[in-house]
Amino acid sequence: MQSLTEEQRDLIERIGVLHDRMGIRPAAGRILGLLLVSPDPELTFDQIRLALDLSKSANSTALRYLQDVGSVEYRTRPGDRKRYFRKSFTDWEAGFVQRSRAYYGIRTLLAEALDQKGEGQEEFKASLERMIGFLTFLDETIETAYQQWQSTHQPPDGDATAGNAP
Amino acid sequence: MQSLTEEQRDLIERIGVLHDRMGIRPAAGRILGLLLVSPDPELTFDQIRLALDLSKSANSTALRYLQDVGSVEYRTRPGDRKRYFRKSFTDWEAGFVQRSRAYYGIRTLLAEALDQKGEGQEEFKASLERMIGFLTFLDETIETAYQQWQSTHQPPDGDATAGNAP
DNA sequence: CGATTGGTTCTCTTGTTGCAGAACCAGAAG
DNA sequence: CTTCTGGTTCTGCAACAAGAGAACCAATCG
Repeated sequence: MQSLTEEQRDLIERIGVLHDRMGIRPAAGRILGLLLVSPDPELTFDQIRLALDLSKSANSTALRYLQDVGSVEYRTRPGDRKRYFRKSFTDWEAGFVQRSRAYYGIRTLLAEALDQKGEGQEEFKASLERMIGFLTFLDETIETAYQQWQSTHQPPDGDATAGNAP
Repeated sequence: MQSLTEEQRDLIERIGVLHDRMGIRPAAGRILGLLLVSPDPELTFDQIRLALDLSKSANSTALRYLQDVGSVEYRTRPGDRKRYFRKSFTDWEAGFVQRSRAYYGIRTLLAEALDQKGEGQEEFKASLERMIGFLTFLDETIETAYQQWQSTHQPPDGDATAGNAP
C-alpha cells in the first residue's frame, strides 16, 4: 500500500474526530476515515493496523463493531486467507434517515409531558405544543423527502453489498 | 412544591436517559425532565436539588451548563434572593435545526475525500457522490422546511426570553 | 459587627472508556 | 506432528467523566 500524504492523514483524523463526537470510538472513526480516503479501497487487517498505528486488539474490536453496525464489510480472495475490508455503502440512506429521525424521540416524551399536565400553565403548554408540532412537521418532511429521493434515485444495483452509516 | 407522582418521576427519568444518550450528563438531563414535567414550571435551586436528590455542586454545575446552552433560564422576584429556574423555549426551533444540520458536517469531509482522489475507484467515487448528493438534498429539505415553518408560525411574541434545546 | 441564606468552586472518590500487550485459537503449510 | 499466519479474546492500566462533600463567597438580616 502506497503511504498516505500528509493531507490524507489529516483528513482521516478529522473524519475520526467527527465520528468521535457522534459517540463512535476514536479507533473506529479513524478506520472509517482511512477506508474513505485510502487510494486503495480494500485494505487488509494489517494494512489498517499499520496505517493507523493501532494494536491488533483495538483494530479487531473496532472492525467488528463497524461490521455489526453495517458501516464496513469484508471480502476474501481465492487462495488468500486475508480479509479485505472496505467501506460499505449499501442501504446507507435508510440507516441515516432512521438515525436522523430517532433524534425526534424526544417528541413522544414531550407529548407525554404535555398530556400529563392538568389545568394551568397555559403558556407553558402552548410552548410545548409548539415544540411538538415543529418536531412532527420536521419528521414528516424528512420522511417525505426520503421517499421522494428513493423514487428518483434508484440504487445503481451493481455489486450491492450490505451496510449503513459513514 | 407538591411532590411528584410515580408516573411523573418515571417520565423525568426517561427524559433524562434520552438526553444522556445525546451526550448530556445525567443530572442535566433530569433537570430538563423535571422542568418539563413539574406542575410548577418555575423551581428554585433547592427545589430542584431536593426533587432530584442532587448535591449542591452537581445541581449548580448542571444548571450553569443548561443556561450556557440556552435550555434553561432563571427569573428573580422582587425582595427575594432566590432564583427561579425554568425551561427556556425561545428560539428553540432555530437551535434544533442548527444542531440537526450540524449532523451533516460529514458532507464536507466526504466532499474533501472525493476530490482528493485521482483516477480509478470509479465505483467507489460514485457511491461517495451519491452519499454527498443525498446529504445535500436532505440538508436543503430541512432548511426549506424550517423557513416554511417560520413563515406560517409566527412566534406568539409574548414574554420571549432566550434559549435553545429540550 | 456576626449569623444566615443562596449559590459557586475545589478536591477527592468512584465508575467507565479506550486501548495495548499477551495469551489464545483455527486453518494452512511443511 | 510442528510452525506460521491472520485474527480474536482476555487482562490490566491510564485517562477521563460525574458527582459528593466541604470550603468558600457575597448579599442580607439582626
